[in-house]
Amino acid sequence: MNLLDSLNPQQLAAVTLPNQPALILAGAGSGKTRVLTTRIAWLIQSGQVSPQGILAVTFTNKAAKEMLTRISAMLPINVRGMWVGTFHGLCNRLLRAHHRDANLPQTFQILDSADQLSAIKRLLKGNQIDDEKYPPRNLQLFINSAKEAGLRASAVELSSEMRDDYNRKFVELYSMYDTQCQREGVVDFAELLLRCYELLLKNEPLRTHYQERFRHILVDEFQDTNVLQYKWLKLLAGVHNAIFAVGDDDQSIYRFRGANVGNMADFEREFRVRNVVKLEQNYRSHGHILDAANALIRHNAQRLGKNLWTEAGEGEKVRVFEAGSDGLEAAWLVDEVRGLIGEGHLRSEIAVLYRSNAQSRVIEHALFNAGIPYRVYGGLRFFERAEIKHALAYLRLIENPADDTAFLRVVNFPPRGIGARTLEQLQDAARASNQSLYAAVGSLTGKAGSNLGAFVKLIDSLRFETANLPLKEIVAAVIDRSGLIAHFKTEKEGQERVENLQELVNAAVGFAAEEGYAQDAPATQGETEAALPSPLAAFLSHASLEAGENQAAEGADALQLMTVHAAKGLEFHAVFITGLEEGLFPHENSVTEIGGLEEERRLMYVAITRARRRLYLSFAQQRMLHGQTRYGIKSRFIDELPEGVLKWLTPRLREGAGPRLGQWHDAGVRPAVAAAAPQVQTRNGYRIGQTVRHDRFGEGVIIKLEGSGSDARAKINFGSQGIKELLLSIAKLQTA
DNA sequence: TCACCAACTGTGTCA
DNA sequence: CAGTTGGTGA
Repeated sequence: MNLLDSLNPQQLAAVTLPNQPALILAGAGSGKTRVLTTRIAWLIQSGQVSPQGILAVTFTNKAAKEMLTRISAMLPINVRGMWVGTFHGLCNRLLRAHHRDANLPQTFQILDSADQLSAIKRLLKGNQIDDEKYPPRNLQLFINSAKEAGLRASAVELSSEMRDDYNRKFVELYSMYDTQCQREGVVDFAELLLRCYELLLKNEPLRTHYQERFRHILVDEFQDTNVLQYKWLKLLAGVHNAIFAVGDDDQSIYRFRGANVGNMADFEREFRVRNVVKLEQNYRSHGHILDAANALIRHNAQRLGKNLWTEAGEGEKVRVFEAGSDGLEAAWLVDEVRGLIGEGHLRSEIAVLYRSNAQSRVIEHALFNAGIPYRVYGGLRFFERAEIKHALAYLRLIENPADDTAFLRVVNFPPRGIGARTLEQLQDAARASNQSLYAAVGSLTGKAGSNLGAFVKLIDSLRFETANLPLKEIVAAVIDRSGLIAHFKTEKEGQERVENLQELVNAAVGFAAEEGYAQDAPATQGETEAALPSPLAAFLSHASLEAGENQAAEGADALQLMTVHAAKGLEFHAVFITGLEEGLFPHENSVTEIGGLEEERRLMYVAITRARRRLYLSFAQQRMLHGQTRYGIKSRFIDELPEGVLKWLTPRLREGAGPRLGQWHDAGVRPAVAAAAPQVQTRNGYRIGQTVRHDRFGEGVIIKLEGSGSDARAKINFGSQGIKELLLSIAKLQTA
């Protein structure tokens, strides 16, 4: 059977393009993954490249796995060892292999965003910096967005308006943070990419080596790359190699973590891309669903332009339900799901989508009471659970004693008489001698010192005793000898935690099997050369890079619950999009961000296009949120759908009847903010959330209006130009 | 030092 | 509401 059979003309054209820069604009459900995997298989099969000459980048581990599965189904080759993975995974691999050149210890650990935040808090505390004046969250955001733009502290240029002491301090703290990470041998997510980029940039032989090796570079979800990832790709491509980029600007939904849709246009220009292929035939959804998606996305101004079509018939209309409350919405959903299951549909073919994780609780509650099996994706995931992070911290200390974050997490957990005073002394000593906390323990004497000494001894003996054990035994030894199991056994609510810790042992076994480590092989092999990292090191990377699911029960047939973000790339027979209320979806925070609303609309577009045959939209008149009842109105996104494709399941009130509220308002007891501003604020004809244009700063969004008359001022977010406060009577603002 | 409770706060999506 | 911080008493 030929690989290329049954591709449509556009798909075929894309798959067989010559080795030149190419941009594939692939609409939802147009066979994007198929094109990518078939091209890889075709390149290999036709002898144009060996499996080792391919670099394929995706955003999620799920997508990478899917790609490898499909390739191995098409070709009789061993896909293990192929360079197919996420940006973070591939960078990790490169940095491990060349840790010396990258100036990292071989055992460097990866910080997830929670670890990063606590490292930042520790930095501020250690330097007596007021964390009210410099909120750790803001600093984290500042550091990450700088890194995502490819900028070290020394390269961060403050715009002229921002060049004050306050902003300079942020840059200084950024630099101090990097120093701290370097001393501790840890890297955060963005650092993984930046360090790898710098490695290739500065090390010419290494760069040339990889440029010559990776003849074909393929990128999935190109619209979600950030500036740094794009630079990384350009560097690897060099002058000879072609990048085959697949993306859909209408599905760009990761701006909040630095994604830059502009990369698509930049790529087209900088690489003089002559091969642009549009895949517009949709094989997934019926007509009415597609019509809804097309109509919605047409409300966005910033688009490359694309219109999906299908040969399938119109199909069913999109069902819309208005519920009295979030609880009633869930009750209705349960009924509908029962009906679908009754018609013989698999539970796993039905998805319930929501904008934010917090919304899952009400739905879970209703499903649980109805006895419908379900599986929640996202939320608090396995490797993010407190007890698991504790166990991982012990493992990290075995690998890398300089990891102060891990040290502080478990030095007194379970409690072993080491309190705040002692740790303060220790931190002082460590700072004075520029050592890790672990190394500084020896310099402390007295009773406090002896408790610390016992802890260090515990870690040392664990490292010594587990040195030649397989991964499974190491993990088992750690959760036992650390006292974690014993500690949680005495807690009344601790049973689940004990089970999770035991599950961690299983996860280690599963990981070792999947990675091909022999079960009885010692876990600390490969100390020499640029060899493979030890299984323990690999397992720790895996835990950081892939937070894991929070519920096991793999193959079981269960209803699928997830955020819209998590649903990208998936498809289902029936899809419920819930909580379609102003303030929730679109999210209220998005309204004051430049382009925020368009991003929310793309998110809605992604949600709609997940459905093959049946689509439900629902919203609730009232909802419990953050402990108080909020009254909402239906999302503007429902209004943006053509009336003809909708089928209302609830009687509709006459539009405009009754009081229409401009935004969420607060019905709880807490006074202040929301209650004080029940309607949209306006000044001189401007309103909050409005997009305006300024001659010098470009496009911005009004986030605050103050004063009146000639003193009327507007606070405007100009994105990269910063937030400015302007006098409305002076600033010449154009309204879009 | 540590367990416990009260008060406070923030609240979006992810690798 | 849930997670965190701060204070108190044993």
